[in-house]
Amino acid sequence: MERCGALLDEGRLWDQSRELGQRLQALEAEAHDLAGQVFNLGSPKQLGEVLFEKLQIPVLKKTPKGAPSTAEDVLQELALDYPLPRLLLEHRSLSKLKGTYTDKLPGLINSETGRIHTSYHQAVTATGRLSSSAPNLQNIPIRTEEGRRIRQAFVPPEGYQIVAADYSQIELRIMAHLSEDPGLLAAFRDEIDVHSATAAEVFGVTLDDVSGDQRRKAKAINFGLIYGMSAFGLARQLHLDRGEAQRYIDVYFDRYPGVREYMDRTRALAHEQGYVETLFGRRLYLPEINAKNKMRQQAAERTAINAPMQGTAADIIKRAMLSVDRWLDEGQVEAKMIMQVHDELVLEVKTSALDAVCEELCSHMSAAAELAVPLVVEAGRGANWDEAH
DNA sequence: AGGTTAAGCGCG
DNA sequence: AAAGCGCGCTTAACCT
Repeated sequence: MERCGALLDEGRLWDQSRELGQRLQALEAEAHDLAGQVFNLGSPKQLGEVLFEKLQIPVLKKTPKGAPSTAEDVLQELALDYPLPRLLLEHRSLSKLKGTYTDKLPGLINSETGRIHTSYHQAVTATGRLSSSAPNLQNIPIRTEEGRRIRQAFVPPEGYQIVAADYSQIELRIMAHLSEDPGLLAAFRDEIDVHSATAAEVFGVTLDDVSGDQRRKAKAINFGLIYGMSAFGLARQLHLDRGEAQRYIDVYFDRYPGVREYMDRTRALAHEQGYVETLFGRRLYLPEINAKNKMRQQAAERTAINAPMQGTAADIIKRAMLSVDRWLDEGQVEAKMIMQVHDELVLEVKTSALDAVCEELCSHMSAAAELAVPLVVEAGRGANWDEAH
């Protein structure tokens, strides 16, 4: 596919790189103080010696190869009792931003186009999504404030704005469509916040009485289901005991019986056929679905649950991209489609055309598939990619 | 010097 | 023993 991409405000990224460099140095100095020795925070070997030998911090989890894990969730846990893990987490996230984005992106600006370009690949992923590389523009930070500053460097040309339009809860809507569960269908048809709706069902309260914590748990349940998560996984994520997590799941399936039936059906079909399909019939073969090794078999079952939803979402946005492309090709509006991020399309739009483009863009995306529930699209606009959200 | 793997982490 | 899907990039550590 032709190399796509955006304009970049490289000055902003240089400034941020310098600032991050200073903060990282300060964090390193603090870490050396706490450890009582100088060491490389990025070296698993040196870090392990400091954390688990010198400071005698407990090993909560091991890596597949048997070394003590220092993964983020482990450090979060340890940060409650020890100061160094907290520092390490901050250092990790800042060095990720600097090393992957603020240091690297400015050097990738194409001298002819003045833009940063990526390659989208159509035949890489198992589920039918696109992938993006050199550089990957589908993992530009957004979840933290410091990360959003990087996204703010993605800017439109003079006289244009960035428009970002994304599907709202597309995978859960697809689950509602495929499972035909009455409760889930009703929630989406009534445009109720789906995580709150789930919370109300699972915790037996009215929609208005759903607490923030209940919604957070329901959200974890909803996402967990899409990924085929077990009670064990849910318990670990929500810090519950297994029994309680299992009760949440049981109540969920009790309230949304169609979802349970759909998942059972999908698993059974995968075992029978050796593949699963998206709504449009694209297949994913699962060679390990009947493997002797139960662990591999269960992994294949999780894939079987997830692939129809992730894959159907991928099919839908591809249809939308074709439809948007045909529309823009007519040349009636001054707008360019510049990026795709799985459930989101990013355009550069002439300021005078903003209202019209946003409206028609949403129409094309919403109409890309006819489901039993509305395909809601949310579009934003702004002077950079962050503002457009 | 150059390639590969493991661990970790950015995104949906 | 593992227990949540799909990607790509970076660094350290190890290998040829």
